[in-house]
Amino acid sequence: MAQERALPPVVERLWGREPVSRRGPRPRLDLGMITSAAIEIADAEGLTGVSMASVASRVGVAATALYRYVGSKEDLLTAMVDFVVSAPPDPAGRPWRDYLALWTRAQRDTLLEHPWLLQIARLTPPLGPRRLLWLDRLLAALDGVGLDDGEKINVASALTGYALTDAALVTTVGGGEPQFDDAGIEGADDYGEVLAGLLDPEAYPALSAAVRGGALRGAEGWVDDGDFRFGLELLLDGVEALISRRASGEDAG
Amino acid sequence: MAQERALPPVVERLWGREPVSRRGPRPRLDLGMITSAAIEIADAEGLTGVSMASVASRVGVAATALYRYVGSKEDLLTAMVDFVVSAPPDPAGRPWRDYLALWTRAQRDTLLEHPWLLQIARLTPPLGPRRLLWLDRLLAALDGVGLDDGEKINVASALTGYALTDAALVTTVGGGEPQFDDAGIEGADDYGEVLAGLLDPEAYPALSAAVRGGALRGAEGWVDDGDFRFGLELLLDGVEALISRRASGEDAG
DNA sequence: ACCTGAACACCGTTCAAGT
DNA sequence: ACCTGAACACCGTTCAAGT
Repeated sequence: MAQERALPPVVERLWGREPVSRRGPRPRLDLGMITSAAIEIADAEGLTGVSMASVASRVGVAATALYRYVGSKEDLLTAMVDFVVSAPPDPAGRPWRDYLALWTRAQRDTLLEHPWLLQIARLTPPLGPRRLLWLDRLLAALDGVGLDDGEKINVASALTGYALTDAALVTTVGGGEPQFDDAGIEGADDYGEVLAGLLDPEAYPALSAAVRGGALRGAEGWVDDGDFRFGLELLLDGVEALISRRASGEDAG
Repeated sequence: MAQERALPPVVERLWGREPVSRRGPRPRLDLGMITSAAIEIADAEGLTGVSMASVASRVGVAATALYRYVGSKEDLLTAMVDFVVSAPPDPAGRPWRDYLALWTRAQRDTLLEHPWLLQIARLTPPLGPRRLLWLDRLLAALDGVGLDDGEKINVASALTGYALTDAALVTTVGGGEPQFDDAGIEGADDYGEVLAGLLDPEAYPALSAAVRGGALRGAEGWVDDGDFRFGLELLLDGVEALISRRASGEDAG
């Protein structure tokens, strides 16, 4: 079933289907080499260091040669996102709630290890083999709990989105990573102070009170691991509520 | 209190503090004019249409003149994010759960109206007056439910993240917006078909089954308003669970 | 068929010079 | 003091020419 569709060439290559070239010299590269080089540059210098020229020179080729393998820089970024993802944790034998927590935390950790991922705009549904493996494992972990497939996929979206949000927060406000620095702000401490100076208590009554109460002081307000767990448990409680509603025989909404 | 800190000039301008120039000709522009022009271009042509040159020509000035008002293009993008945000809904008299739903949906709608927002990488904590107003109202809506300020802020993060995730999904997979098109995929239907062709059922057992079961067919799988509500209720159930735990006198975790 | 090198049309940003 | 215009160092991408 499912008539074979014409896929964009990068996606084909992502799945290991490099075209078999019959005539002419053998290719010197493949998508993996190019993408790995790009990832190494991004890890070392950030996404700004990644240009067609810099990637090409790292793999020892002229910039224009890359277009034999990648249709555009966009394509290259797409490939980077899939390649940088490692294997998902094994759900076998784990209660669904434990696995979902593990899964989400692992996603967040990947984002923190490669902060440039947060800058690659496209939060597209996965098409690459590695990202899709994560989705597969999450579905497997939710097998038999009484949700339908669409619901499980929605759960996956919500958890992925949360991992993204939290990672973005940590890399900007927290951690000393120099993302927020060019705004002249170095951490949660500063952030609270800046806000305190800016806010008119009449226009921003609730927020002013929170800031003056120290809600953003130190690691408490926005950035530590406890905060991550907080939001995660929020979501998991929601999932649990849904599951028990389904178990008690209620209709889908 | 809170010693006045040196803020980056854009942020100062965001708060309406244009520098009072004593000598020389009066400035012909202000941050608002420049930012509005940039927003109009982005709405019409997408973020790729926004260059210092295009913005400058729209306000009738040489490209280099913009640097009197904005330190860099980055700054301009930051200003765009704040300026594009409208006033938050009024929480007065609404139950917290209704307001949170309204607030999150309104955030999502803003993102859908200005899809280029999703491409502006930085998911930074808000520093501009408009985005901070949204935070203020959410805190107000949660007044008296028994959460502390840090928890309320965490709730805001989770909801904002969810709005972002959902909006990204809708603009890519759904709606006919041409984001996903250059991957050759036009909607949820196609997405399911493509996946069906790609997946090896042995390597992706759960996902293959879901796809073949039609979980991604039509609007059901990933993209409609029901899906948005689904995730939202998930989160709100989580918040409600937390609130009732607090109400029954449990300690903070 | 792969790869190169020259070339094109653009970027963001600087700086000296005008008013 | 604001704004301009020339200039700089880069981009991503094309295409004809080499092998």
